[in-house]
Amino acid sequence: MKQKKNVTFNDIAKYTNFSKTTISRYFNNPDSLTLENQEIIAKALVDLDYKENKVARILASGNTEFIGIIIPNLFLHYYAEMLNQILATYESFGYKFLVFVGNGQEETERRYIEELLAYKIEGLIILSHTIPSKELSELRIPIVTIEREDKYVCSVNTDNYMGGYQATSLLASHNCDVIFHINYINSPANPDVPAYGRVQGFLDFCEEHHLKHELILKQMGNTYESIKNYLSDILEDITKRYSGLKKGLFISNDTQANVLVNLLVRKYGKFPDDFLLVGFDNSPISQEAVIPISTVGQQIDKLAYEAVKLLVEQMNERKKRRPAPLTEPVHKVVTPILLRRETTEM
Amino acid sequence: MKQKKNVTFNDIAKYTNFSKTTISRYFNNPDSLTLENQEIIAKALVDLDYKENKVARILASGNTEFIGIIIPNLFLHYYAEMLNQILATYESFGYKFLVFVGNGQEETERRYIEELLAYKIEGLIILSHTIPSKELSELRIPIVTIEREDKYVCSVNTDNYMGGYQATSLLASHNCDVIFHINYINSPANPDVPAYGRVQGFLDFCEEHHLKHELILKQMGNTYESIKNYLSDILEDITKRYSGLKKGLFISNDTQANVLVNLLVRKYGKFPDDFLLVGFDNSPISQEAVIPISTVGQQIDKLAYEAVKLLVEQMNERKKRRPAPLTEPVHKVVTPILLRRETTEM
DNA sequence: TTGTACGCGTTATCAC
DNA sequence: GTGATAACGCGTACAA
Repeated sequence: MKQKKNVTFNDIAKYTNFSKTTISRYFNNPDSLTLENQEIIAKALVDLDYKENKVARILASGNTEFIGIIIPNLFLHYYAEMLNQILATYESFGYKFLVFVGNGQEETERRYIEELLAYKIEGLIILSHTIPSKELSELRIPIVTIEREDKYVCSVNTDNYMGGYQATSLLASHNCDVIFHINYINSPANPDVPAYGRVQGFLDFCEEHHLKHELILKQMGNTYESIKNYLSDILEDITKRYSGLKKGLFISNDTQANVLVNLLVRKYGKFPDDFLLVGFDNSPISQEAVIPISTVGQQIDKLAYEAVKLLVEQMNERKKRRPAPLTEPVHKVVTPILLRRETTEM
Repeated sequence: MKQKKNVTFNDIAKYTNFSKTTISRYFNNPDSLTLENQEIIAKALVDLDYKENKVARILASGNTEFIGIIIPNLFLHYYAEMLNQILATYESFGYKFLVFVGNGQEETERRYIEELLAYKIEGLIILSHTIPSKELSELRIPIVTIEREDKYVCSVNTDNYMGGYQATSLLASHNCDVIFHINYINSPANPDVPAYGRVQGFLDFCEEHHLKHELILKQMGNTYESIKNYLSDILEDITKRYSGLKKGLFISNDTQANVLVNLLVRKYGKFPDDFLLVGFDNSPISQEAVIPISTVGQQIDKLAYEAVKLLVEQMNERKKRRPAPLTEPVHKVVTPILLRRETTEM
């Protein structure tokens, strides 16, 4: 089964005439050895070409330093960048990540969680939306979710309410005659999802300032073509009904905002004066669009860092002699950043 | 240190009056037990709420079912989608993935490899460009690279030569008066990188068909702004020098192609008749651009699947009693797919 | 400062 | 078909 077996503490012990324990201590508590002996062992490690085996260490110590991640997909830049930033926290916290892509299959994701538990992960980060937080909370393992329903578990989210409020405020500051919010929400529109805050922020600002507004909640399908068709219809309708008026659009993500920009530019040869547009996420597409799009930027790096930090805190708490687990889920919030680009500042 | 300890084979053995060995066999070779006894054990597993521990299994058996991945970043859609597809092979092969993002730091990536080896990964997939394949080949562990220098290790690559050839052929078929290839290659232009095949495909087609052509190899920096500035200059120069002629542009990726489209559309209010454009990768941006961009599509799903398959074959070979390791690195090639969109088919 | 002995939870090798 | 017993490689009381 195995090829030439690896060098172990035993081999080093024999080679140096120390015991296994001393070798172990060299790694975990070097100060307890004399400098002289440390050097002897250090030399032996080189001579024998020792490679550490963390699997054995895990079994003996119980600490895997593994964190599990379940992410819906990597097609959307938002998730890809989030994963990127989560993985980057290795440099800060030292935890390794076992990653599964869920693709929205509830049963599949349960299997993934089973598999992760079998590998004795110390904590779990969930970005997918399929499994209710109630069920997650029963796993009896530290969990943090990011931007999803989070009633029964700890979470880190963007301040979506503020994002919606700011975006609407930006449109209002340019004296729009009517302001729209177009949002594709998981069906049915679910106030438990943090992203729903954008809707509330929009509504509150409009009502507080007595602005003429419309909320368009619509499920647009997942393909680029179907999104394009829906938005094309909406655009036609709005153009007809509010001809001659200045229209402000706040739309729920940059991909959709880009579709709107393309539709408008292809129709008019430029971005029309009577439209203003704000997207959400600050995806690359918002910068790379033919007309750079104003957008509410999520601070993905901060969201990721705070998520891992919150998780690690729980994991550390568990390792104490008298653990004091959280009695209530902690929900952290990260402020979004409004980016003004050409679709509002022409 | 540990909370309520987990249920183990020992507990099940006591509960059922079997031995640990029999319990183990229930999982690994159930046919060797009577049906009756299988049911007894199955019931005990439920009663005791047993959760398997793969860490212990690894230590005893030596098989981690881990594959390590080092990927340059997840900012580019190409890498994100590749990781997505690699992770998706879990359903086919059952291997779990430990993922590190390299960000181009050679020393950092060496550390990551050390860490991966400490976790006894069975194989390694490398997408980052920093560590030479010669050094990788000395790790004495199955390795597959994807779209990078691969002289001394197994690899899976797109048939870049054919991609370049096809793209140029498409431009030629529309009777362009002059054809350009704009390519940003890792400095200095390095024929060892598979992507260099695109240049050769372009040159060969042009020379075989006696076409007027220009090769523009330029390092454009990494920011969107710097790419835009470089391409703007190139465009101005080309427009001046070949005024009135039909110009075909083959550019090395879709992000850059999109910048060109935007520059042209903003200048002329539409995509001009005397320009034709072909990108590379079939990134989402090629479809989402204001004028959908013709492009050479990499079959990322196939690349990923073939890479894992090639790796698993090597890993399985190693586990045989008389392993017959590859004497020469195997290089697999995946054919690209030409997509005709509006930038060539107006 | 160093060593002994045992435990971590599973698989592998023999016996019976 | 089933069971003892010894690995697997490291951590850790406890003793010296």
